[in-house]
Amino acid sequence: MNEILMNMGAEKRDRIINSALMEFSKNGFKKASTNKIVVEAGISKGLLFHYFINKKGLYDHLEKFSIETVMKNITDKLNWDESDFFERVKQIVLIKIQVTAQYPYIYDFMIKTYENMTADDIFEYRENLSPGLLQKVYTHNIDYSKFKDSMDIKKVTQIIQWSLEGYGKDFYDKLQKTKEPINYEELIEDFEKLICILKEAFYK
Amino acid sequence: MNEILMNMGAEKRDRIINSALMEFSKNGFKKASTNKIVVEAGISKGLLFHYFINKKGLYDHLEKFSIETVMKNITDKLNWDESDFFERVKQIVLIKIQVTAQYPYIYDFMIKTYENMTADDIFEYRENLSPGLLQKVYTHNIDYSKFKDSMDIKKVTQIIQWSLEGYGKDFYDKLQKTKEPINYEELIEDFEKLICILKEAFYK
DNA sequence: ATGCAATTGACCACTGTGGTCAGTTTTGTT
DNA sequence: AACAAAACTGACCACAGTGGTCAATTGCAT
Repeated sequence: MNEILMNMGAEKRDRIINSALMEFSKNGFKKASTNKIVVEAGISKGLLFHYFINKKGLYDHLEKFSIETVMKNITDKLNWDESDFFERVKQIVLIKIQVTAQYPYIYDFMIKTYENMTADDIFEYRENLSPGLLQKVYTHNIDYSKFKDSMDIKKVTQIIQWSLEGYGKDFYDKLQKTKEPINYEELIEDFEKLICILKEAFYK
Repeated sequence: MNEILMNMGAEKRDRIINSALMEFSKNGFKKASTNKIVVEAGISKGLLFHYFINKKGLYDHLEKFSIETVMKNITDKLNWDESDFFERVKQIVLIKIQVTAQYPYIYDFMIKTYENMTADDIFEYRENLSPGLLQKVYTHNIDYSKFKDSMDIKKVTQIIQWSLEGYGKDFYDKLQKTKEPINYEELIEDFEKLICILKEAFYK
């Protein structure tokens, strides 16, 4: 991270980052408003351009920051000895919850960014940061012999992936609309039920 | 539909509708640009405001038009005698493909519109148009006894729904990036495989 | 040829833009 | 307390893009 940024208080830095991640993820680069970013972050216009030379500088910083943050969390927190696919999945989800608690729009920002990239660009960019990491997440040490032999493993893991995304999205949408605080116990219990069904559906 | 609109040529009308659906679905009401809509539609600024008094008038028309179009297609084309859940699913997907062929952004527009509504508003609006229709789509005549008894039917159908959405989204993303024409035979064959796996996973 | 509807696009007042910079406040050092 | 350096502010600017208008033109049926 930029040295000058490191000297900023962490709380203020995250306020700016989160405000910018939200604005860019909702509107893309061109339509995002630096005015709205500074208001939401509670800083002055001048300060933003003092830290990040211009709009593009801010965006570039966020692009690097977001993928680095996610990858660092995965590298540090994942238990690479775990061999059960669904336990691995649960860990990834837990990491996502933790990262999202600090940076609510970081995944949305990354998805929005990838809209304008080819699959090769995305792959290459991630590979440069930490070779093989994302490939390893769902392969390293995982015991795929637990799955029903008759099914195409690739399609099955895709279905599971889609289910997790759908579950997350629905939960998030409901959260946005009700605006009630999260009941984590209830959430985890409900999520376990989903995993249970998926296990029964796809494991031998 | 508005009388004055009915007199317009169907081809030009669809060009305007599709252009507007795209712009609104990508940017929401406020950030959508009427300038871009008319350029994409290949008409003059004045003509747009001749047919739809102002931006809001255009948006309101699209809101009514999109839900009416989708509901009419479902009402007309669905085989209500079919009792197999996955056959029903296939029909819904087929209808969606047909509607999307004519109005590529109609579903995106509806999703974007629903972002600013509560669940109750959405339900009420749909109910007023055709009472009970959307509830009936996945219930009327469907034989749910084919599903494994041990699993919560509601969660299972959600998983299937999420899988279909994920499949559609991935397909559409790939299409946008490669820009190759659709090979419908291949697509249907591939889609059948997905249905096959889901059947094996959730049917007795 | 006439009348009428369909269609155009230059034009307008206005909003919001990214970025600047002279000035103020805060901080740390002596 | 005195000073300098760093952090920070917000009024200000030129300009791009906005929704909407309307006098003028075109196309078509009679």
